[in-house]
Amino acid sequence: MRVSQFLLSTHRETPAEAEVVSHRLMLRAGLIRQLARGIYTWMPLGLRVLRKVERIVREEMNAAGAIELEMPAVQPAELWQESGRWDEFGPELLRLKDRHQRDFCIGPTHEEVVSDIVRQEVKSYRQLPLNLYQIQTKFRDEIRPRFGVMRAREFVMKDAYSFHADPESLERTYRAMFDCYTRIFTRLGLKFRAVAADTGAIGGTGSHEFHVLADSGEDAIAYCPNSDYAANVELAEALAPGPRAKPAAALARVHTPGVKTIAELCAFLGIPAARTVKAVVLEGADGRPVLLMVRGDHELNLSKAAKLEQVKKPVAFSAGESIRSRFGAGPGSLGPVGFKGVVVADHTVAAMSDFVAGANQDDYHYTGVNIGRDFPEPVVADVRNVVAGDASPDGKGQLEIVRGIEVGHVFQLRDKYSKALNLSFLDETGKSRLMEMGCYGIGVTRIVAAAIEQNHDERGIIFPRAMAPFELALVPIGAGKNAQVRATAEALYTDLTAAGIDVLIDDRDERPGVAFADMELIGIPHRVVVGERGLKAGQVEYQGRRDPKAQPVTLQDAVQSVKSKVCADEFV
RNA sequence: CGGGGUGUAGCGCAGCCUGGUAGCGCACUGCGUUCGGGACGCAGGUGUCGGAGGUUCAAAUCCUCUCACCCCGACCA
Repeated sequence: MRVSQFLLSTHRETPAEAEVVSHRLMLRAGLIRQLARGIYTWMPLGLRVLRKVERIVREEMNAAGAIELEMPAVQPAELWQESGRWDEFGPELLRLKDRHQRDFCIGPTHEEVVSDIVRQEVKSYRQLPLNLYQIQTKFRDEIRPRFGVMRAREFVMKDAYSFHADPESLERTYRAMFDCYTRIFTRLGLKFRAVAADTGAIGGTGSHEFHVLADSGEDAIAYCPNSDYAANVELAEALAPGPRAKPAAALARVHTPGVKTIAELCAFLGIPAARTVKAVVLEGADGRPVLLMVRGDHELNLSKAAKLEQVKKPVAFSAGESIRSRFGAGPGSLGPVGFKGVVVADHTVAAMSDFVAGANQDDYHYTGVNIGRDFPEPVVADVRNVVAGDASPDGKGQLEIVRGIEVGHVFQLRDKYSKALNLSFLDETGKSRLMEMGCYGIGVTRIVAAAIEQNHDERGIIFPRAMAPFELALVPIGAGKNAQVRATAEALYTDLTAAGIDVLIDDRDERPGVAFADMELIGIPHRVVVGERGLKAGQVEYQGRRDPKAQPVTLQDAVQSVKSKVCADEFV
């Protein structure tokens, strides 16, 4: 491609609204332009990146035995009413009416449509298993889109759905998809981690998220550096730390005027947060309140708490006023001593002694609180988020926490949708049975932003070769003045292109600084410069995007040598 | 949805308080000089001042309404 024939839309200045680095760079480099809140045009340069990501995803999905189809973005309400999600999905589902006042939605996902296809087309166990996928534009009316295409309302997703006669078959395809995703992110040149994820309301045996590692990621991932254990912090198990020490201090009621938070309590008493216990009151399943205790410096995990049989579903906090009327104290002064209801202690709390907790009276706390002595043994459960330094659940060391951007998710749906949408087939014995189902998503547009978060410097983007809009920038210097420079650059352009390299030649008659700055900003991983100076010595220059300096290459060797460099670092 | 903020040329912004010919930098067009890290000079084009209504002799500026976009929060003790 020639810059003179392309639409390069780079900016020197960053648009004011962009917060994160990938968003800023994508705007400056002219990869995307915003049309409306959370809705973006993919400019020619950005589309090249997107297409390269799609190509790899498609190749690997096909290789893993999935079959591509394309389903409509606009979907009739009837299907969604049938699955129950017309009402469940909430305002994220963009609804509209056609000219006949019939209800439709823009598909945020395609379980309903694909299930409708499969229940019409698949009748026999002989047709199973089946894995169907598409790469398609979705719309989710997010509360707050942000970070450019990282969390956009309209985005491109690869979504796959598999159908099975039995759970074992589902398990096999699930593994195949897990491996497929691993290959995809590896080929894309990304640092990533597969992590065990919460299966949420659907339940089922398996769900993994694939995260691109980046400090700006919205998700926290706990992992063990000594093993392959990794889980979303929401899900990672917080183990019991050890036996409880014997009570040493006497229970004492302390006046703590105005103290509401753990930070205030620690400041007031001059103790570390790890000596305190904070309490949260939830509505209980049997109507009695449930008091959950976690250590002062720990964080309650509501999805874990929701799994307790004592807790009412869906989880509801006791409102501040009802807490006050029932316990005579506001939130911030609650504690286990004398609490009328169910008391649940986190494993860590269960191992604490002589701690500080609320006294169930405003402006008072107890010090020297001990389980068993001062209040009955509580229910012990894992109800907190893990923190760095916690023991890894596989016993192989201490957990560390990194941040990640979720770019893929594999999920065993089991029969949630086959039940709702009556996905049945006839087995070997002629009996009608429900299909097992899995779903597998990749955020294609989000991958581009995530890759930039992970790969950039002060000059701009550094694309991994596999998704770079072009693999090599060819920059002639002074081509307008020097016919030899021009002729050499043109010859190299022809030869390198013929050698299978995706070359962008900067044939504008710009000053060198402009050309270099543009090629670096848009993240082209390799660069060859042709200049009068080098040509006198029969040389051109090669420089990798991450290299500190250019190195000379003789003209005769140029094509071969450059090709080996372009192909060297990553596999595509 | 709650709170805060911003809308003025393609991009970044000033002007608004105190009403009186709409500006600056970058970008863009032409000419010339320049040419290995975002050049310089001269000349030039570019605006429903987000929209509607109101006050006024006069509104980018004051008032009312409205729309769009951005940020923060929305599971906390």
